[in-house]
Amino acid sequence: MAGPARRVSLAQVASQAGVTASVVSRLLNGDPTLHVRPETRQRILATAKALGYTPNSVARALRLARTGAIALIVPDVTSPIYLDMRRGVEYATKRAGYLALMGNADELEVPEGFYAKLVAERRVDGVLLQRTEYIDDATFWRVVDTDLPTVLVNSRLARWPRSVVLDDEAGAELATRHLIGLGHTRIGLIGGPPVLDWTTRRYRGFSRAMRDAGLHSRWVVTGGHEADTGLAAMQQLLGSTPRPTGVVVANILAAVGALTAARRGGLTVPAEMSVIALHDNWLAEHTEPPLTTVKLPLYQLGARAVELLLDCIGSGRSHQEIVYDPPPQLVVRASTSTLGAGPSPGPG
Amino acid sequence: MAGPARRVSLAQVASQAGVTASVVSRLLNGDPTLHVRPETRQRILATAKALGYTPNSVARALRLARTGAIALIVPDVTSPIYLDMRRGVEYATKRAGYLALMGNADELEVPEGFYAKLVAERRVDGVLLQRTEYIDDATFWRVVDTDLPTVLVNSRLARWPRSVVLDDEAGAELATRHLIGLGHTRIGLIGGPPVLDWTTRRYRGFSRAMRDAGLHSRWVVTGGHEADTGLAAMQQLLGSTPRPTGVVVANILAAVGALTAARRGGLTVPAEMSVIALHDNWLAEHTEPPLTTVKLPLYQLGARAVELLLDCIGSGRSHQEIVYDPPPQLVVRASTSTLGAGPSPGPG
DNA sequence: CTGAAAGCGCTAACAT
DNA sequence: ATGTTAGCGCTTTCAG
Repeated sequence: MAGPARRVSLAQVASQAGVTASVVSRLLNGDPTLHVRPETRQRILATAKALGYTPNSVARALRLARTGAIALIVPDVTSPIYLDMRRGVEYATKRAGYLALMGNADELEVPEGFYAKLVAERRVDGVLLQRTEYIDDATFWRVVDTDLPTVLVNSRLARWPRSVVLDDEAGAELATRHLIGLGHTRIGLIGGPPVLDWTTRRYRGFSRAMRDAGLHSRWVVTGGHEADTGLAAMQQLLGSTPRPTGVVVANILAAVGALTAARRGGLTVPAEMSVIALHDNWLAEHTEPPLTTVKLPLYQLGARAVELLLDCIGSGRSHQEIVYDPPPQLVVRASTSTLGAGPSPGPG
Repeated sequence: MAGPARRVSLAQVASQAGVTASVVSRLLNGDPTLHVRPETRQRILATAKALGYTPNSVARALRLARTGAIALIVPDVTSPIYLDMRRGVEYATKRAGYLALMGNADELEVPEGFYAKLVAERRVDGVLLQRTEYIDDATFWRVVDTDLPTVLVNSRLARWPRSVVLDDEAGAELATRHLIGLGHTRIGLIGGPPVLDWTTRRYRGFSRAMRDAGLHSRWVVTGGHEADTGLAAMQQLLGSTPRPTGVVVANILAAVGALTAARRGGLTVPAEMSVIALHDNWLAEHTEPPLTTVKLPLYQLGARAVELLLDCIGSGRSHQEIVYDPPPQLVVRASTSTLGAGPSPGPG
């Protein structure tokens, strides 16, 4: 219990089984060119099991020059938004026999930070990285290790060879059409920070729906990944005259803040102000009123990103990809309705 | 950009500087028994810098038989509750030159799961582990690697030598006294799962406050770490007659669910039902009404746990510790009041 | 069918 | 004041 573990090595298994480490290694790794007598095979497997042998990943990593681990770096790991994405990543890494480490992108530029240590010490074979608004393109290029296979998730960067993103445009369009269908004409958008690429895509989806309906896209303000940003953004919208009667919020946490702002401003949601958010999770059930959302395939995004990364680690291939499947899905709860009415029973 | 990185080794630095790897290693690691001419020292440092040398952590780990990393395993990494604890852990690990990996405790018993792979492959030198309600004592002993230094955080286990917990009793007592001070006499507790040790401690704090006030501790039900559990628990309380007029919730996410239940039950918080939660975070500002909470020193818990673990890795020492500092702190928002009144302006 | 040997990059004891 | 050497545990040619 105390002190470092006494672990069993390949050599011990080998000597116990009366063979050499070489055979055991090749057997356990399923070397197809290896031919052993069935009895020896059994003996080796039995003793390996009996001794509880597990390969030492460190020695393995040194020899193979690969660690068998990748990292997932997102703006804030404790954000409920990343629950589904993390699940997708874990599923795909597990399937490939890899290990996924998680960390925060908030200190990408700090030399002692998680990301920097991880890549400098080569503790992973590759990285899934979601950009934050706090680091501009130039800083990003300077700070990110371009020698390590890196797939941008849910974000892109000009001239970056590998990325996988959501169909943000379709998601924002669906959300906007929901409000339009309910009869709203003054519709606002709490979008993302200008430096992020999904901001543009979601804006495009929003404004396409608006244009198609012959509506004007004013009431567009900037939000972010946290509730506070949505609160401030909504306050800004409430200050405009005339103010919108419905708002599309690009991120569910920002939407939580937007609801708070509406409440503080004395507005009833949805009777006086409809709110619909992109991304769906358990939190949406517990807001007041429960949030109508558009669910995007974050699980699939995570899983696909891992596949791209592992493919890249293996072959060096580049990819740009959008996850279209499953398509954005409307989840109607109680934060949207026609003006003056209670919660809508379904999409308009 | 494509393919694995071409990295510079100690040997390359050495030959470039006209010395051997041994000297470079000892110099860079600050070996006090090493004596080098100032000029050689400068030359070595200069070439190391010029070549951009970073030690290969894998080779280092193999040689030293320590990885320089620890793991933090909590019930759900994406839970906002762990934000502060994670910060504390990161601060302390960074300070010690260690790296902290984060993972979920939900699949502790799955052989291909994060925890199992991590410890079986010895990718970390030690583990900070928070128990979940889903694994009983026997399973825990079977599943957890007792050869690896492991500190239980925010949880304990009979005969487990190392743990650090919060002053749960004082926290629950403070919360309960707040409601008592507001004049409530029928006070409920949404506690934790029976298998977890903090459940007992928080119950003790609750019942002590109740006893001191001459009140009876009925209305005690079981909640958990998620909003859903708090929702179900509150529904249970609402079904009892007479029902409580105030509830202490042992976990802020459960409290979010409890608020939802009250709302669905048609009750106004706090006029008809006061709610106070243990743990404080950004979410409390955004519930309706904003949650009154008791803030516990989760940051300090995380930091202290790391110190204990590193001490244990170094020396094998055992510890049981409670983090008393800073003491539980009442954060009054709007979910508590005297019966029939609006939000209370301060503690009673 | 199986063994011997080299080497991944690093450190630490021991030589010089 | 610096060099030599051995070895951490594993994989992988190359020999037998």
